[in-house]
Amino acid sequence: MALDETTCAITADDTGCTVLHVDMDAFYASVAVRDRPELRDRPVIVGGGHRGVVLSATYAAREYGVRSAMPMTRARRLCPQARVIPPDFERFGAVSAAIMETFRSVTPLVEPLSMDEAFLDVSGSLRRFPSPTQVGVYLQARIADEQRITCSVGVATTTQVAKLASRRAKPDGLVVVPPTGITAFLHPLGVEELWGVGDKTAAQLHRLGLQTVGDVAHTPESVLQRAMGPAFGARLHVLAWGGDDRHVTPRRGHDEPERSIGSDETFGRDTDDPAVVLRELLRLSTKVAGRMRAANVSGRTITLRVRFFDFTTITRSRTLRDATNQTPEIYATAADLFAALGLQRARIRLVGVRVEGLGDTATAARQLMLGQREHGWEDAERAVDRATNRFGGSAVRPATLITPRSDQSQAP
DNA sequence: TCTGGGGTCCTAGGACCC
DNA sequence: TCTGGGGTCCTAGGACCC
Repeated sequence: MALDETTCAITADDTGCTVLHVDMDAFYASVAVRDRPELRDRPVIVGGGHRGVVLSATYAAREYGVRSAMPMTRARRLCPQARVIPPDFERFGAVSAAIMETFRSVTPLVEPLSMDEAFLDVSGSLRRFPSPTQVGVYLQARIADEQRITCSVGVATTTQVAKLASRRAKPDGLVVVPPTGITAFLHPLGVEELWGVGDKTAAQLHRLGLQTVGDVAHTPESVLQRAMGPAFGARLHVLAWGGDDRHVTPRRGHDEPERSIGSDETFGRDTDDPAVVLRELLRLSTKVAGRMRAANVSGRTITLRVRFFDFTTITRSRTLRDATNQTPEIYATAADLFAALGLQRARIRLVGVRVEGLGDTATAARQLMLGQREHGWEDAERAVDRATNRFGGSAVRPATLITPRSDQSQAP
């Protein structure tokens, strides 16, 4: 963003703008580059894998058209000279945690949206800071100083407008949308900028002849509801007038349990071998169950996901009588759901296992009617968890996972 | 070598219950 | 003898976000 526009934004009247959206610029790529000074100002892509996508790209890479979520094959074609760096999520997580703490030093009302962005309600910070904008300026300076990466800030009266403002501010900028300037800011934007409007919805709106947020705002709510569904249509109309009433809901760490835990994996090459699929389901079930136990949660609904070579994706789920976080139960259910598909040599691209309906394991009323053998399993899995903690993830695995060569595989 | 992996939320139909 | 009307749970799919 041009400096003069930023300067101008800072001088805007931010009275009543108590919501900040702070968003790191090209977060993964920025973190990767800051520790490799030789890569400064060079096109760098974080991503990789045989069939992967771009997770993050420096602005130098973006100049070649590289975008996040783009297939790596395409990204390399667009920018062959880019340096590709695999993600280091542990490192990103540590930087993220430090940044969130910096946010919390100005207000307890911090709502992280992901590793690299958060909403802040700064209405209580105005004894220490002259204005909401000055809070944003302060945070930008501190993060640049402490983390040596840049971020962009949106300052507004509502979360959605603050988020759109920070996007407008990128990179390393700050945009204020004063209460009196909301429609002037929103209405020229394309419909796809609205929170919750992706490719499909944007295309649908375009078919209705609606290109800008202003077009949506000036379409009768009833028309939007008929086209997009009652709830979504109404929401779009509200958002288009900047009237979103969602407020900043502080969340910290794991005090709010996840609703589901799952894992999926794209095969290096499509497979039509049930033994390969089942072994992968066992690996994923082991991973998911381990994460559930670490989080002290259990769940009743187990969902299998299968994506075929042509990207069509199906899910099958089953709800158990009792909540579980045990590998054998999760795996048995997933394998059963897979068998029930009755696939004949279908080319499979991805499989996934997810457990939903999570609740605290301790309070999950578990009624064991038949046999107490499961306690044996729980004891065994606890032992596995301990060994994993001591020796790392590969220390203890189901026997069928020890010989990973597909030509030696056995159905578990 | 087109298209990851972690999630959330919504919808819609059918079963089932009152 | 024309079958209403909620509410909740389960299942499947889809859109979206980062």
